[in-house]
Amino acid sequence: MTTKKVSGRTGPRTDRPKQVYEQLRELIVTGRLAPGSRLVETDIATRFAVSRTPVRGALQRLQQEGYIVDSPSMRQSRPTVAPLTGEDARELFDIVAQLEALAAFNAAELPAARRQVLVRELTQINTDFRKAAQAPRPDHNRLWDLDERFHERCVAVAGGPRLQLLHGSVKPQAERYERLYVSYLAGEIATSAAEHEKIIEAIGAGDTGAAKTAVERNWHNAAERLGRVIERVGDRGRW
Amino acid sequence: MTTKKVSGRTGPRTDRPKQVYEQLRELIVTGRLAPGSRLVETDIATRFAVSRTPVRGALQRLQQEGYIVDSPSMRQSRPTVAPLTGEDARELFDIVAQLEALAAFNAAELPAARRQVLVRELTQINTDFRKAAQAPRPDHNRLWDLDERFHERCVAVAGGPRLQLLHGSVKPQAERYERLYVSYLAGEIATSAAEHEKIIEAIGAGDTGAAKTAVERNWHNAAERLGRVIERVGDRGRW
DNA sequence: TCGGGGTAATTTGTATACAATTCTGTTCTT
DNA sequence: AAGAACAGAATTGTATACAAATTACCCCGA
Repeated sequence: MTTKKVSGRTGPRTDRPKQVYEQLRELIVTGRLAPGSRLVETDIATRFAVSRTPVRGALQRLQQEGYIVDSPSMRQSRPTVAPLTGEDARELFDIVAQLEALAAFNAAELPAARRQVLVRELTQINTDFRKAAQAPRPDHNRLWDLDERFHERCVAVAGGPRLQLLHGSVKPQAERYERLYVSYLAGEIATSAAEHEKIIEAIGAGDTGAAKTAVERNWHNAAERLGRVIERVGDRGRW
Repeated sequence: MTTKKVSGRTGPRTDRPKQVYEQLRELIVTGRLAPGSRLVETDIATRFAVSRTPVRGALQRLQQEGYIVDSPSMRQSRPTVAPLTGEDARELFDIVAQLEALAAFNAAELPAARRQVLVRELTQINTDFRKAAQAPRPDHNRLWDLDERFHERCVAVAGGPRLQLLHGSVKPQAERYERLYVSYLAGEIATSAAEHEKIIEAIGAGDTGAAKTAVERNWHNAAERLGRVIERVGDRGRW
């Protein structure tokens, strides 16, 4: 497998590990890299036309964040794309719930002026969310995107650097499940929008406890809905 | 800086990045690598008698977990040991609180038999904790260790793989603060022990909500205590 | 046909060479 | 004397060579 490149050609310094990371993550989240797939450093390296060094960095990060596991199942202790299971989904959602609940708590503690700005933003997003859901043939991508934005805002406004970092690395993994099953969940959008309104209300009122529990409930319900769907459809990445 | 080693000497396959990671983390947590210190790959490499490759892996992990930051302050955008500030301490403690609260919630949901085992373990630890605190000259290391064990057990017993991973990477960072200020906090051990008892009680009774809030309160109070001390003593790593 | 054992091919870990970049200190100009 | 500009040193990013380990394959014997 000898490439024809001139030896030693070191390109410009655009953060390559990050690029590789993002592209691989995209492939995993969208499912084009199926759960259970083996990830081979040299293959990825040639595919992206870089050496193994930046690939290694990307893989390490993906592994630390949980997209990749050292398959402990049978043979093959090599890195593989993490499987999707109902159990994992519930744990993941619970964790995201806790992180965003903390953000909501902090949001409700903000000075009133900034709270009002946030409330207006969230209201706008949630209105769009409702409208998009009532369309004759709802656009799933758009629905997911609006829901994402709703939760994202809280963390961005009220979270410190650590919380944002953590949320940024955990939340996209929930996306793996959400994207897979969003088509099944379309019917329950109204419920979700109502839950969002409760959150907005609590933040607007500065009621920290209520904001926290409202977010927790929203995610917990989502986990329940998703869990039911997964059980009906069957796990992916197990066989 | 040419080492005298024979070129290409590739030693046995003991997980070297992990070893380097652990040793560096230890140095940071104990403060022997002061906040703000620059970390130079080649220096570390020669210090541990390995090449830059495993060092690079260790540094990347440390950075992702938050022990190291790309100092954006003035000059020097290179990786430095993360500073210790009151604000960061509060955010960190809040996050740990949320994670352990989730673990406690799950613990309270376990079947009664396993719950009882856990309750017995925790009671034992907390008793030792109280005893150690009442000694004439309390051993701070031992106190910290027992508190650590208490929280550790819940997560180990009731946490799924994701929660354990996350907790394992976040919690040790709180240790940086705890170790620094444990001597100032010795007086409030009794309060902490009482809070632990509340947690044990709730888990024993299977009261999920109470378990959750009890853990949250324990950590929140700890953050408060610590915050006050930091304000009194002054931040470290800022100047 | 099935299983064991050994060899070849794959793949990852480590070291190292080199390139690109950043940092430091000095000199030159005004 | 202050600041700009440059030369050299230091440091990180990337590629690559080689070694160790793992996996795959094939052949042989029961």
